[in-house]
Amino acid sequence: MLSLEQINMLVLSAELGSFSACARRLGKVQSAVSHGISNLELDLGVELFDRTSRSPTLTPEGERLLRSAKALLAQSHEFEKIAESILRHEESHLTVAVDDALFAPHVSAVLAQFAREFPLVQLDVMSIASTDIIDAVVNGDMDIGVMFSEVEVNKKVDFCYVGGVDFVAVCHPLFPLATQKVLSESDLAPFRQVAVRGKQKRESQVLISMTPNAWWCTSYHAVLELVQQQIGWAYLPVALVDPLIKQGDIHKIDVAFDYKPWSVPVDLVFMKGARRGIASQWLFDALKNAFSAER
Amino acid sequence: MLSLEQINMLVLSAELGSFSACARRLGKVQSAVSHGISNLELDLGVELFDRTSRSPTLTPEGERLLRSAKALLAQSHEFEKIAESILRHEESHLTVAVDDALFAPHVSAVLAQFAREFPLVQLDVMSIASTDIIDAVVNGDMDIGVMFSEVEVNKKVDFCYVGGVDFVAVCHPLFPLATQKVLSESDLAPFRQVAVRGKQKRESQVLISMTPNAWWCTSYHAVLELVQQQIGWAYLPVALVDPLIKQGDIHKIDVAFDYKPWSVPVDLVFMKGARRGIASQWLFDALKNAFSAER
DNA sequence: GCTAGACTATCAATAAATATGATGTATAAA
DNA sequence: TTTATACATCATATTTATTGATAGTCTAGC
Repeated sequence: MLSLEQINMLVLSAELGSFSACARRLGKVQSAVSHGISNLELDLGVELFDRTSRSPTLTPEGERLLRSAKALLAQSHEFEKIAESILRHEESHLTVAVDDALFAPHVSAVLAQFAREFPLVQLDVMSIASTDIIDAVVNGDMDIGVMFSEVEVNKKVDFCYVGGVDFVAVCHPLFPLATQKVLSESDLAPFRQVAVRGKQKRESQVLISMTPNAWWCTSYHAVLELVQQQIGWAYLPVALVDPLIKQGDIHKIDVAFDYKPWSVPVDLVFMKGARRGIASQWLFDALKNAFSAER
Repeated sequence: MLSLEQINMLVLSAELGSFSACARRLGKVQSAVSHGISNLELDLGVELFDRTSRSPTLTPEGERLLRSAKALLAQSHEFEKIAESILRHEESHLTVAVDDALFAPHVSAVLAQFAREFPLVQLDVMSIASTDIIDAVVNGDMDIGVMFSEVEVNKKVDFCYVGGVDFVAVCHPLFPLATQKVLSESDLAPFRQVAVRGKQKRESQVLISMTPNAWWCTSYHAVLELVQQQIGWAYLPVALVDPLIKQGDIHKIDVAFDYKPWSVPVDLVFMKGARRGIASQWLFDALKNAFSAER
């Protein structure tokens, strides 16, 4: 069975064009490399270096094997890096659920930084409705969730309030509601509201009016599509609709709220008592900071 | 530096679920494997197997490393296979030029068999006009060429006659020539002939009529396209146009030939005196047989 | 053409890693 | 309980790798 030490000697010697230089680099004596290479040649039955000149140069056969040798070394470094990653208590993969309304640039920036910090940790990023996130975390399908606060607190998960996201009521510029100036919330009732709820068919308590006539989507982007088709009005996060309002593609409904909050609180959720690795810890802190900085 | 022997022990033990079985398979004693695995664990700092039960099972960490270990072993086998391939004097890559009119199923079948016989030899298959093939072989750009015979023999290459390919004169069913029954060759002259010649702008001596009005392509498929556009008539290989003639998309012109050959001789060419490896040798013989069997 | 410097191959001695076989202990099946 | 099989450990034996010294070779500069 061939030895990686010898493969390393092959690659380094080829790179440096000298057995002695290779030996110096490896902290060994020259004869060790000379021996190593010639043993490798004996094992393979292939002459790797041409030693007629002062500095050994690869034979065409050596050249051909060099490519494969480099790949082999790269693979072995990968293996060792995985072992180191395990030693650092990094998870092998992490699943994060982010409500799609919260998937703003400051969140994806955190993910980009995560990729740099933990290159060996696979990340599953799921975009599901807030109301479904808690169940996913309880089931163990998700490690971390970023979601809008639920009023009824599930006892099996831990919460961490990280900030609020502003919502506005919007409709299409040609939608009947667009003509009136300032509305009371009851004025919205006759019109169809488009809102979000998950597969569980549970709606968020904070984001629904008393409208009897409602359509439901599992994603805020889908809601926005329906609003643009003049199917109804909706509460949508400012970050999502602000550019469209400025362009005049979407109309912001000025509602005189008396009790409904403009700012919807956002929680990070994670399973109670779950042993978290350092990648999970890092991501948790980074997401927390991202939302705090956003305010 | 980690040892492939130990990696092999990891993979085999995980597969068999037993150190003893692994030892038997490797022709070693049980304690060797026991030592090997525990040394690997010590080197990596990671516990790979859970030994509480009778048969050792991988820990989650071991599971994660196992995938990488398998890839590492695969890479090392690849390396050894390349060495063996070199020992068998197989070339690392081979370039073959085949005139596109000769690229029939019996040739591609040979290439498929070549792929099975020499999985490590890269093959460059080029489709260039016959008149350009010799120059490519002389330059050393090609190892083997399959081409229509040239009358003037280049002295720097070796030839091997392998058989003939039948050509027919064809045109579009609505082309003026299609109406007449049997033509003498001089009847073709007033009409535009579409023929093949390479970048060298040398035409093949065997496949050109005295037509003063001619268009040129570097590929027979291109010629066929032009014929289908009623741009002219052409001599084309039977294998290429036979299905189209049967469908009625192309009309076969019956010409009363007096001296022009119906069957154009095909040569295999290769550089004179070039040291040929066994892959080249094999391919040469296989192509030769393919054309002989075709007759 | 000669010499100094740097390179590689080879060799024998030695250090280190690896394999062995015996032994003890745990586990699952009879 | 007994038996067979499995793993860990240990001291020993063997193989393998490493070392330092030596001799031969190539290149550049004089």
